[in-house]
Amino acid sequence: MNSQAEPLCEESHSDRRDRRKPRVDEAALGRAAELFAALGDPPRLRLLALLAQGPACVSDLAEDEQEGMSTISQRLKVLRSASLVRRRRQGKHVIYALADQHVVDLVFNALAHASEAQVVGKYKE
Amino acid sequence: MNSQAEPLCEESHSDRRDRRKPRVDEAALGRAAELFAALGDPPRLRLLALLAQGPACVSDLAEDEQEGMSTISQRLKVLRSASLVRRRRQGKHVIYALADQHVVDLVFNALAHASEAQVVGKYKE
DNA sequence: TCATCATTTCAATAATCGTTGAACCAATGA
DNA sequence: TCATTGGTTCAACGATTATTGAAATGATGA
Repeated sequence: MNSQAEPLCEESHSDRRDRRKPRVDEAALGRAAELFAALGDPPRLRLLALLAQGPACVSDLAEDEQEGMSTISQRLKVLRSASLVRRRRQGKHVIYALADQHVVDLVFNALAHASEAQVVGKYKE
Repeated sequence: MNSQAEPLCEESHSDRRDRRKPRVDEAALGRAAELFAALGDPPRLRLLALLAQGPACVSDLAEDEQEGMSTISQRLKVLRSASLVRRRRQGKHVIYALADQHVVDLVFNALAHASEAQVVGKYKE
């Protein structure tokens, strides 16, 4: 569509206001932002990358990350409230896993993109 | 692949450590997190949604958002350092635009996903 | 039931982040 | 050159967020 159209500074403001009607759905925007915010912290993203290799319980994750279980549990809580991970109980353990394939893709894409972007920068162009 | 394999709690730790070799690239992870973090704030995400309709200068964005230019400029700075937007000068104006199609897709996908997710929750399942 | 292990919650602290207005810089036109 | 308009930077403040250890909860097996 017109996503790379002319800038608007030169038009009259009444024209602009007419064309810019489709205000974003604030609720959707808030949920999207919450999801991104949960992803936007290296320790939490690392946790997701770990879970991308398969489900794991809190104590295993804690050992992998060399952190206390409390810390890991708190991070998982944030990821869970953003619906990025699911959990189920298995005996004494609580097993966490990525919520669905969509999340798997998101994590892999982000890491792949960030890996290439460093050199020439797909984004910088 | 094995992304939904069995949890690891029951295996021996030496086994686990062997299989879990592919540690994530910390640098890439940091950049990915920075990108997500920039997206993870409703006002900034709204700004990107606005820019998805086409390039615009700071004063126009400020008017659309009913905010001071300083505030908008600060938000744009964060988006720019995450390589999400580009800018160019045009006379007195500075025109901002989404960095590339990848970003356009990301914003639209996130909003689309967040719009549907509210009811039954693709992520919750 | 008691003891133990795995996990979560709580509360306090430290660290980070967003906003604001004022000062500053850049481009233009008189 | 000066005044004006558009944009950025700076510094301070308030608000949010992450981390930590201690206390609480849940599940298990003796």
